[in-house]
Amino acid sequence: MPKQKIKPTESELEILQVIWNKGPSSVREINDELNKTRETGYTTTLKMLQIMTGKGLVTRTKDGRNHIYSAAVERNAAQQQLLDKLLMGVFGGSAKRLVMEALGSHKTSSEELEEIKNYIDQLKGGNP
Amino acid sequence: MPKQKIKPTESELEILQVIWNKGPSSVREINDELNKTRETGYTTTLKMLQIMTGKGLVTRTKDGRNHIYSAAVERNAAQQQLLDKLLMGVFGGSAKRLVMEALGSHKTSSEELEEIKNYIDQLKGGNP
DNA sequence: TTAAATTTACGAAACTTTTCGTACATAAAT
DNA sequence: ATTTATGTACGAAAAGTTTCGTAAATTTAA
Repeated sequence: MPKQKIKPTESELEILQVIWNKGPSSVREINDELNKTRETGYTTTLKMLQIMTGKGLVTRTKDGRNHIYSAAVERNAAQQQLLDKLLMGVFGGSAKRLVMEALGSHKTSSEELEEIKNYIDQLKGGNP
Repeated sequence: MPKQKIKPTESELEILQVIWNKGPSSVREINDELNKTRETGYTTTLKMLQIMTGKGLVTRTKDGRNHIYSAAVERNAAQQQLLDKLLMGVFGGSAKRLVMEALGSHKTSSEELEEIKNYIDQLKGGNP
């Protein structure tokens, strides 16, 4: 099974984000981070991480009595996957529409816009 | 309450997609459309639409003995909402990264790429 | 006019996801 | 050494989502 679907739930994604941002972390660290946004019980987060371990979304190593959890899925892969879902689900598969929507409604600097243009030229390759 | 969160579930989104594409439709039409992709019982779709009516995601009008369902949320609003969530959630708020990812991994025609470039120029406005 | 087909309503089962209580182990503090 | 704090394990309740069976109404076909 070379390529399996990454399908984190809403909560799982929140946790993955914490780990992606902070790097490998203990349950306490992750729970503290989550609680900056919303109230979540410690054992809830723990259970979540145990479930995610079972699903292969995270791995863990022992550090004394603690467990340190690391992301087992690349942020990139998740981005890809979720982008795809959004693209198919709401944009009818048109990357153009999605891109225009994204650029239109969010501030992007001139420099970045230029980079995107260059990237597009690169994509077009010998097809001008 | 002018602006409420649009949070359709997976299945609800599939149904909204059908209605957005085909316009107001009967249960039968929606169910037939869904069945082009995956098997779904008629009453399942019906129940779904009833639930969605309750949530305010769709509205319905009588047409003889049938009900015709229309989307109560704009495709645009849903796009905006979900795009934003993805952008903030997994792309760290960088539209550039999202756009590049979207263009890089999905076939987009040269014509469309050109349109996007033009759109970017338009965005840059007097800032070349 | 009867029978068959199609439609809505709706409860409830089947599944999935999230939350938490409790038990027990281990480390830190007194 | 005993108590207190902090950790993991895990079952199960709570909440949310999806599926479908059955009943009742209404239209279409025989």
